[in-house]
Order: sequence, then C-alpha cells, then structure tokens
Amino acid sequence: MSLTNPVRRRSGRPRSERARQAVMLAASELLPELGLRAMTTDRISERSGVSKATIYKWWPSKYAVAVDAFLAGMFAASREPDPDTGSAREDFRQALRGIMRFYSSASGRIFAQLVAEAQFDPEVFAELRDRLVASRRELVRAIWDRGVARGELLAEVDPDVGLDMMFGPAMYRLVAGHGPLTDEAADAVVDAAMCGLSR
Amino acid sequence: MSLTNPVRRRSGRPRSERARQAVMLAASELLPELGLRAMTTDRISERSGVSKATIYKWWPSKYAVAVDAFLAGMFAASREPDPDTGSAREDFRQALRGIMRFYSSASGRIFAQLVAEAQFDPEVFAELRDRLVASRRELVRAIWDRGVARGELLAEVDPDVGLDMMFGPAMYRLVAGHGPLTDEAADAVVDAAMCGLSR
Amino acid sequence: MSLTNPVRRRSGRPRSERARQAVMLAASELLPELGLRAMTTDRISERSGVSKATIYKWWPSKYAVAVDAFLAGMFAASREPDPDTGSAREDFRQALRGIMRFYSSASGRIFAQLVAEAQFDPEVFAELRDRLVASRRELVRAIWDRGVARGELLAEVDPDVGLDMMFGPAMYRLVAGHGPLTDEAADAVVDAAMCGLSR
Amino acid sequence: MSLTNPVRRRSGRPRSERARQAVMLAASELLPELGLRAMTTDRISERSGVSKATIYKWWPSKYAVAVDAFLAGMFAASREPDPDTGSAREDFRQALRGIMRFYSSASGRIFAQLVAEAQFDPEVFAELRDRLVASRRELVRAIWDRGVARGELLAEVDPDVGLDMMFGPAMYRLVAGHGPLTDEAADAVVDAAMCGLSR
DNA sequence: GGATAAACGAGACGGTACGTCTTGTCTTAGT
DNA sequence: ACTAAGACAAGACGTACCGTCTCGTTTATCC
Repeated sequence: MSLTNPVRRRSGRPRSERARQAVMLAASELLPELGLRAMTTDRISERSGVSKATIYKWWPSKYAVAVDAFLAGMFAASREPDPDTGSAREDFRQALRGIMRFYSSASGRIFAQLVAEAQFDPEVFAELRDRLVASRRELVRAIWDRGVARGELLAEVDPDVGLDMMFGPAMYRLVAGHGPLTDEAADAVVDAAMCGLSR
Repeated sequence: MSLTNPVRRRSGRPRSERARQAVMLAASELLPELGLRAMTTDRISERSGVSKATIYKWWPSKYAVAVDAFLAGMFAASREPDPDTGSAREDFRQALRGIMRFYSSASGRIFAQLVAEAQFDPEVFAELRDRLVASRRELVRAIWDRGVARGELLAEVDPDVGLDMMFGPAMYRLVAGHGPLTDEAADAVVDAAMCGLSR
Repeated sequence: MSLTNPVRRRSGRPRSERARQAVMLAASELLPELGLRAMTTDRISERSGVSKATIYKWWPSKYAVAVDAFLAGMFAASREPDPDTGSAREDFRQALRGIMRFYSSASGRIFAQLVAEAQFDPEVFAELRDRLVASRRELVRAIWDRGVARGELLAEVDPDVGLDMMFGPAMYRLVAGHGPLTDEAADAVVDAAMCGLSR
Repeated sequence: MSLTNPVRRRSGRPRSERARQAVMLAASELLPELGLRAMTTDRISERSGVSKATIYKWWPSKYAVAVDAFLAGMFAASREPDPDTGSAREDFRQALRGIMRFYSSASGRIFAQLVAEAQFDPEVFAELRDRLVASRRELVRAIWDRGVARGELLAEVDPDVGLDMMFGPAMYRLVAGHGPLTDEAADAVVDAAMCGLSR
C-alpha cells in the first residue's frame, strides 16, 4: 500500500532539468574558452539556449553558475582518490603531486580565477570554501590521521598547521606564480615538511 | 652653451606632482572605503580633482593606480624591518607574525583583492610579483641565508621550498579563509617547519 | 438515447464563470489604480487568483481584458440614457454634457488609454470602434434623426459630419488636453454648432 | 573690452552635433518602418552608430527621441503655410484639407501613435501639446482673427470652441477611424460649421 | 615677449555587460 | 476538459563602468 508519496510534488511546472544541464554544459565550455571574466551571462544564455531570466532565477550571478559548473564538470574529472599506500609520506607525495598537476592545468587557472573572484564576493567565497576547499582537506586529513595512528607523524602537531605546511605552498605558487608547480616541487615540499628545516 | 643640465628638461608643461599625489591620496582613501572593485576611475577622478584623462595618461588602469597607492601608502606603513635576532627560528617567527598581522588587517583584505585581480590581468600579476612578493621574499631570504651560514638550517633544502613552507600557509589562509591568521598560528607554523612532521 | 437537449453541452469541464468574473473584477480595480500600461497580466492573475494561462485562453491580450472590463464595469455605470426632451438642441446639450463628464472622470482617462492603445493594436482598435464608439454614435444618431424629422436640423447635412462637429471637440480635448471638458464647454459647442460660425 | 565672444563656451568636450543628427535621422527612418512601439532604443543606437548611453543622456526615453525626430523631420516637411485667401471659409477649407491629408498620410499614423503614447506619459503629453498642437492652433487662430476682423465670423463665439468644431472632427476620425479623412470631408465640415446645423 | 609644446580640467562618447521586467507559451498536477 | 501554479524563451529596458576622444586652458621652455 502506498504511503501517499511523502515527498509531495510541488504544484506548477517543475524546473527543467534540461535547462539546468544546458547551462552547466555551456558554462563548462565557455570557462576554458574565455575565462571567468569574459564568460558573460548573455553568452551562457546564447550557447545554452536557456534564457537569461531563467539563469538569474536559479543562480544569483554568473559566478555561482561557474562554481556549479566547475564542481560538476571539470573538478570531478580531476578528482584524486585517496592513495592510501601505507606510508604517510608517500600518501602526501601523491596527493600533493595531484594538486600540483591540477593547479598547473587549464582547470587550475579557472580554479585560481574562482578563488580570486571569491575575494570580492562573500557568497562565492563561502560556496568555494564549503564545497571545494573543505572536500580537499577532508581527503588529506584522512592521510594525516592514518599517519598519526601509525606513529609516523607527530601527534602533538596541529593537523591544520601540518596540512597547510604541505598544501599552502601549492596555493601560494598558484596565485603568486613565483615557483613551479611540478612533481619535483611536490616531492621537495613533502620531504622538507616531513624532516624539518633545522639541523 | 650650458652643459650644466645634462638631463635635458623636456619642453612643455611638466607633469604635475600635485596631481600624482592627489590621485595616490584619493586611491588610498577609496580602497579601504569601497574595495578594489567599487573604486572606479570616475570616483578617483572626482575625489582627487584630477581628470580621468590625466589618470589614464599616467597609469594604464585603475589597478595600476591601486598597486601604486598600496605600495606608497598602506604597505609602506606596515613594512617590517629585518629582525636579525641571531636565531633563524626567532627571525622567522617575527617575520611570519608580521605577515599574519598584515594579512588580517584592513590592508590585508586589499592585498588579497590585488592578488585576486592579478589572476585576471597579467600586467597586474607582473607588477605585484615584482614589487610586492619579491621584496617580501628578499627579506626572508636574508633570514634563510643567515640561518644556513650559522648552521641552524639544512643547506641541502631548496630555499624556495623552505620559505614557501613557512609563508605559503599564510597566503593559503588569506585567500581560502579556512584558518586563523594569528601570532599563535605563526609560531605553530614556524615550529612545525623547523622540526618537521615525522617522528 | 436522449435527443431532448438540442443544445449539446460540450464535453469536459465547463468554463468557470467564477474565473471570468474574478478577472473582470480584478481588471476593473487595477485599471484605475495603475493605468492600462502598468496593469500587467501577472498582476491580474495575482489579484484575481486566476492563472495566466486561463486568462490567455479566453482573452488574446491584457488589452482585450481591459476593454471587456471597461465595458462591463465602469462604462456601463456611466452610460447615459437617451434624453429625448423634444428639442434636438437640448438633447445634444445633455448628451454632450454626459460625454464631457465621462471624459473628465477617472473612467475617461482609462478610455483615453484604451483609445491610445488602439493606435498600436488593430484588434483593440476594431474592438473599441465596434463596441464603444458605435454604440455611442447610435444614441446621438437617434437624436439627429428626430431633429431632422421635426424640421429642427438641416436634412441636407451629412449626419456623420454633423455629429462629429459636436462630439469631435470632446475627443480632441480628451487626447490633446488643450481645453476644458465642462458643462459650459458642452453648451458652447452645441450652441455654436447649431447656429454656425458665420454672420 | 571684448565683445568678440559673448557666448562663453562651456568647458569640456562639446556635445556632438553629428551624434544628435544621426539619432534624428535613424529615428526618422525607423518610425515609418517599424512604428513607435517596435522602434527600440537599441535599434536607434545600432542604426545611428550612437551609443545607447549617449541617447539616454540627451533624451529621457525613445518617445522623446521620436517627438524630436517627428518635429524636425516629417512634420516640418508637411507643414502648411497660412493660406490667407481673403476669405475665412476658404482659409479654413484649405487648412483643414491640409490637416486631413496629413492625418491620412504615413506621418499621420505616426502622429496618432505619438498622441497615443502621450496618454501614458505626461512628459510626452506636455511636449506634444506645447510643440505640435499649439503651433497648429496658432495658425488657424490667425485665420479666425482675420475672419472676425472682416466681419465674416461671429465675434461672440469663443475661438477655442469654433476652432475645435472644425479641427476636432479630424482628430476624432484619426483616432477612432469611423469616418474618412478626405478633401470632401474637410469641405463638408467647414461648410456645416460656417452655416450651422439648425434651420 | 611671442611661439611652441606638453599637461591638464571637464565632460562627451562608443562599447559592453549587467540584472530586471513584461509578454505570451508551455508543462505538470489537480479538479 | 478545464484550472492553478509557475517555469520558460524572447528580448527591451535603463544603468554602470571602461578607456578614448575633443575641447579650451594653463604652465613651462625656447627663440
């Protein structure tokens, strides 16, 4: 016997899934082609065949569209699995290599532009922090916790500090551009972080 | 015939120093008031009494004005001297505390917005890297070199890697906002970087 | 099988008389409140509780709704009966006074806006001419015919010309606003039209 | 003391006469092509090469542009001179024939649309009344005054009433479309108005 | 002292994107 | 079949900012 559909369908024409996907697709294509700034709402509308009014109905700004498209599309593709090699150092090495590769890819430039836009728009900032940065940090946090459990890492170090020491340099180089984002750089950072700088 | 002025004064009316200073002052005031985006060229012109044409004559964009104003004004005020305490760890501690304080101040928000804008504009990027990031890094590089000379720091570590391990976390937290920018955070990062994370 | 109902009820749910009346009422209220332009279809829908689709099903545009509402509501209220005083001059005087009062009332402004909209929309134009102007002219045409029959009016004058001479000035002043729409003006027009302008 | 430049030039770049004329020309072309409603500001901008911002700087709306263009262009061309034949009846006949021809021409449709738009927009209303209707009425007022001076017309009739009796029917037919706008109609109206309707 | 040259203020301008609004159609579920 | 709710495409609206331009004025050096 039916329980009368506890999730009551709201009346009226339902939101068009086709329109949502068309917007996501158009934004995913336009972001690498034009960059975040030159990707205008009008162009998303034109490319997707979804009217501007509809876009503004569901997203507060083109940046919200970009964040959604980035998360749904490009970012998902480049998502790294937890390496879990049995060695924290090796896990970190692989995780940081993945991040370095991501940052130095086309998606990395878009990511940098999203982070940049977040500096001007609190909503984008919150969205990015909650949906992107947090999920990344969860992954590496798992590596950290395993390392502590195995006795490889110093339990008395604040994990936030330890993780920032390893992944901060990557972000630093992404936005300031003063150093390379390579596998070698990843390895050097992990090694130095593990052993320390002092004699 | 005069040889007394080897630097030949160019003919015509000389550039108005008053105008330059008025623009710098107006921009210094408007940046904290409005932020980088909302500070429009028109507003700088209005506030300073300097015409838009003159502004565009001397600076390629409002961002160049902002970088200049930032360097000349706020940044200079918050510039830290080389601590040179005799201990690399203590030097780093003080330098990173200074940076953390700067990042968490009003000027820090503006700095973050300049870094953000640089992600979209190669000229701003270059300007910022050459005039801001580089000068900062010179300072801490001096600390590093003294530490190596005194045998406190491992000579085989790439200085760029070592410095990024210490100052990357600050930039990371500035733009991603996931952790505090406090003296305690500075000390924790320096301590962990010096000693390393592994047992 | 019944043949007793020669007027076969059409199948399906019958048109909601409640909905029709709610639309008429809402439009009657909104027209004076907002004017013809600002009275949007959405607002009629909201006020009446009748969906936009239903409105568009029964009326081709909001202007058709307005014409309907105007005829059913305000115009009916201000409709003048045939005076038939026994004197054509007196009949015209009373008819023109009635029109002047109507034109200078709130309904008169709405009527002017409907006439105005008709200049852009042929359907509104036809609707208005057939349902509003024509019915008015029938009334005054009756006055004319009685006057001719009684020998008060010159039979050789084209009635259309004669009537326009009397009622044209009222419309002219309504849309051009260069003169008053008062009882005195009505009397002056009727007197001058009856006697002529030349010595 | 200088008398050479009594009209002091205002500072700043002077308003571009070229831009003003291009807008006028574009509007003059678009009005007959599209009608008042379909002539959008964007299209005027596109056709004239003058930016939308500039158009909005000098005219409050596209309707103001239309009134200007109409006055400067089409209306000027169709302007009738004062006939002054020595007979008021003949003068009126020619003036009304001119108006009938104008109303039944392409410009007449545009004029009707301007009058229509004026019913919704007080600024257009005032503009039209002051610049179009008034100038027309001045002309026919001159005819009236000459007729009174020559003893052809009754001095005791209010000129506004007399003129509306003659020119009201034309406007009435323009907006209501119930009768022809021909030379014959003009003559019939003038004859009836001069002689009166009563025996 | 007059000519020359560049800088300057004021502000108009073309271009472009923004986010909102209105119109009329369409889609779904309910009556 | 008809309705209510409301999503949707199309496209005009008026505003804002950008960077360039066109004036007429001012301030210096040069002849």
